[in-house]
Amino acid sequence: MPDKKILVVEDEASIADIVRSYLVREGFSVSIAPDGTSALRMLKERFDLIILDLMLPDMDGEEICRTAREVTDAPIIMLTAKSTEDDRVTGLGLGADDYVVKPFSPRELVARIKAHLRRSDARAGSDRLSFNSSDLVINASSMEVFRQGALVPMTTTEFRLFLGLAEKPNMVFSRLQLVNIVQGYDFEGFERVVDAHIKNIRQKLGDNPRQPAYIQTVYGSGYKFIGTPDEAQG
Amino acid sequence: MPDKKILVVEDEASIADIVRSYLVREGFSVSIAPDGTSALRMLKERFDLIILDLMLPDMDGEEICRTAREVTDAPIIMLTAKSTEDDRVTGLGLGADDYVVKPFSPRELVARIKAHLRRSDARAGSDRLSFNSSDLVINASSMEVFRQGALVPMTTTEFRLFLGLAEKPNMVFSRLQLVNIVQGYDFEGFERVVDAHIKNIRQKLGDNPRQPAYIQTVYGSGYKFIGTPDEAQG
DNA sequence: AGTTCTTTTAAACAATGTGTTAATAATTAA
DNA sequence: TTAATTATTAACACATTGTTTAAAAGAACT
Repeated sequence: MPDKKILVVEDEASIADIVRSYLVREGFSVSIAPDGTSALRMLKERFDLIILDLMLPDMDGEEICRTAREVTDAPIIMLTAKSTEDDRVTGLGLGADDYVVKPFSPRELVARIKAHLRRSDARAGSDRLSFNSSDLVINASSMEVFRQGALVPMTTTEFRLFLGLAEKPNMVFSRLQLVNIVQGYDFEGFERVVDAHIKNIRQKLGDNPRQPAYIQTVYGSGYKFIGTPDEAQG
Repeated sequence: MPDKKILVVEDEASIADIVRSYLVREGFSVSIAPDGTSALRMLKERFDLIILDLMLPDMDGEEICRTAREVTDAPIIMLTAKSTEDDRVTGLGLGADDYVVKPFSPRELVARIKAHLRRSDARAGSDRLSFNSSDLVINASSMEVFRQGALVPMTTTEFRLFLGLAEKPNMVFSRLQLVNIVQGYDFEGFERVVDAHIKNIRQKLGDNPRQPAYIQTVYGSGYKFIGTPDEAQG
């Protein structure tokens, strides 16, 4: 499970360094935020897991936890010297997935990280999505879309948008949600960008908005993907 | 998050009892297996989470963990007196999701259980309401309503209104409340818009105001949804 | 720097839904 | 029963929302 991005929010440089060295050795890509402000800034990137020290110079760790939960679904492991039962219970209640008390064993931390990532991976599932008896195949890692076996060239934005929709067939996404899938969580511009991209994707797929096979407009709400997932592997 | 089934695999009756009492108090349904043999037998049922003592009279806990992983995807929390770093690292490596060392705080255990179940729930995405033995099914994320298996097309406004009513069966909503469900909380116009939407929804559902099956008028007050929710999943 | 490709913005047009109205029917109270 | 209140229904105009086109702005590449 290499290539996973982990954010370590920790003000004590010595601890941050130890954690980093262990994680790098396991093949993870590690970013370090020394305080809450930079943590929240960095969360505009997407991370696969977050390690969060509760005692930070500028901000309440619990506040960060709550805010982080609004923009990411990644597992959060709280890492802290606060060791009372109450601390642990409220920490877990805040949306954290795990609670590790200092001083901690780096090896155990790594083991816990792997356990959480194993879950996330299982959830994210396969790299290859197939619909309507292989009529449509989307390959996430190669960023390729095939319709009836033929490659449909898409731009990066188009692909992200389309993949985002196809990962949850039938679920209605608002334009704001779709913009957030494509970009970071702080887009300022016009929501209607989405319309333009959808139009281009439809054109490339030969999809008619009136009688769509792939992307359906939900008047007043947004768009949904309507392909039928094939069983297991296509 | 009630109605969750938890399996506790623990040979010491005193500990099993404590755990059970805490879990029952939280509304969970608890089963206890005093040894590995019975644990594997009981795993033919489906559980939402498994608490597994590693020291059992008849069988190696690690073996149980591996076997359990083959038949269920439920989170496994290891509960054990083995507290060395190696124990914990290998335990988590075996497919367990968490590792709690005895003596443990029951409250923390409950908090950890909830954290894991929260994840499982998010994955399952139980946003589906079912009434009158699946006569009526409402799916929130796809914004679809099915009556006797047939899709009932609704506009966004109609869907929001109907979902708002159905989320609290039997509760009377005033027209103002309903308008606020559909729009922001600053609607200026005429409350009777609701009547129009209700009429359209009823028409689409084939519901007669005189003898309604779904939406009942409460003369002088507003409307209520009168379907009977099905247990768990429909 | 210049060129090409991608993304965003803007505006015009088309489609659809919503809120309003007004007439009718039902319910409640006197 | 009658009058007053409240709900139902259908029709319609307007406003909202979606689509498409074209062009400007921005990135990426040579």
